[in-house]
Amino acid sequence: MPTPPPETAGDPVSDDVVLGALLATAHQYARRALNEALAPLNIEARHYGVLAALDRDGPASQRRLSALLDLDKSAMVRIMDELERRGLATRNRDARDRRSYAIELTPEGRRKAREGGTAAATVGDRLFGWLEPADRERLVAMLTGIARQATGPGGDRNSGP
Amino acid sequence: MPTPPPETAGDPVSDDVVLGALLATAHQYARRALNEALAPLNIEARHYGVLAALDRDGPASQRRLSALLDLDKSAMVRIMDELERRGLATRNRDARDRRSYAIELTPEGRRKAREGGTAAATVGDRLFGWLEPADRERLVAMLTGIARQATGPGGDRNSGP
DNA sequence: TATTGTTATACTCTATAACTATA
DNA sequence: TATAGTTATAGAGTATAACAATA
Repeated sequence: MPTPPPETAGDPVSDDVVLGALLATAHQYARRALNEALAPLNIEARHYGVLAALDRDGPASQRRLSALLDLDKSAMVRIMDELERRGLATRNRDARDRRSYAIELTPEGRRKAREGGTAAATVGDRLFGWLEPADRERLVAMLTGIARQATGPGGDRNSGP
Repeated sequence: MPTPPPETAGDPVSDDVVLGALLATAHQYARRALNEALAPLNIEARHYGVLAALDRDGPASQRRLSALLDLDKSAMVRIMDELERRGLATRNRDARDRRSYAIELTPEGRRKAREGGTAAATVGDRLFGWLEPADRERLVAMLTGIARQATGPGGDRNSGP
């Protein structure tokens, strides 16, 4: 039951809380919008992310895909199970390192990736299209910085080199 | 295993995807950072949100708290169960409408709310403190706009008046 | 009839540990 | 020993439907 985010202002503590809550709200609503746009294709955001990465960067191991998409390796297993069962991607043993797979898109998978791209572009245009290019750049920089600060000193326990 | 968000640029479609992924990353890392800061108090972000709302706005029904924090009412039940079990808030029947509760903080709950506020302020300062005030305002405006677009036309199915 | 709160249920997401097969 | 992938499990978050008590 989406409700407009609560408005507050002035309070030095709750300003941060509001910003954090806004981050959550924007993310959740955006993900929901993407999922709704992808629903006719019978895939969800998690599938699209993998399909798009494969379409753009070519075959990759599950490990590489996990790192690329910032997903846990066990989450990747389940997503690949789903993609394989739907005939969108295949797991082929890498000849040079038989521990890894070379994950590849099937023709149908490539088609889904492209169709998903169109759907994602439509949603992206609605959500982000109204932003001036300069604002958009600022937004990317700010979100990147926030993520960095959150994983940085005092934040994350495995931020080793 | 947090990995810096993937960098990409130029691709008209993947720009949006990157922005969406950044939204997810920033949100998740920020929530994790808040949870870690609240861990010594034995509460999590969901508890703190309710405690802070009660501390600031005074007693409220579960319904009102759900709306205020954009939570499902059944989620609110579980959070209140936890707060009550920990002696941080109490459910008192509202005399004027015996269907509702008047949720109130206990003294211990109020203390947690304040201590949580301090912890949240520390995290907020680390995550958001480096932003210029003007950038911060822009960020709030952009996130609000994105959330509005996401729930707006073509997006959400219950966006009635 | 509508609303507040409760319960049951289910699916997604994230996270961890233990295991295998390869290296 | 270390890495790629698998499996099992658990908890958080989100969502829905059915229900009781009250309005």
